[in-house]
Amino acid sequence: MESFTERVIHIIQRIPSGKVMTYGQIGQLAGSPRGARQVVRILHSSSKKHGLPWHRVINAKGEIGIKAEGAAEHQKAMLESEGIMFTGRNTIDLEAYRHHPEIF
DNA sequence: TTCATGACGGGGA
DNA sequence: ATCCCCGCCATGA
Repeated sequence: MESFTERVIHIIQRIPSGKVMTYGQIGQLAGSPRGARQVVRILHSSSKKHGLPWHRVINAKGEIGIKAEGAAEHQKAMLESEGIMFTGRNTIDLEAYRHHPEIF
């Protein structure tokens, strides 16, 4: 049986290059409408084990929510290299780049 | 079993 | 716009 964690991991792995998803959106799709916090934990514990494209996961405001400056800039650089344009220091046009995994 | 963690979300000041 | 606070809830020790 797939755990919530495995579902989240699966969803993140299906985010295409040049697209992003928010923590809340992922949690919702994985079965927990209020599971944004869990997604955060999963990124911590699973990005190491599964090598997830964590850089394609941002907060609901379309910003890089990470606090570590170095990592945040790295994430920004990776997103830019995928064609995503930043409208601010760490902000993007969320509606333009949000990934909608309707197709399974 | 309980308890702490957590890179969030949303609403209010 | 920024800052703060509270709610959410799966996971691991």
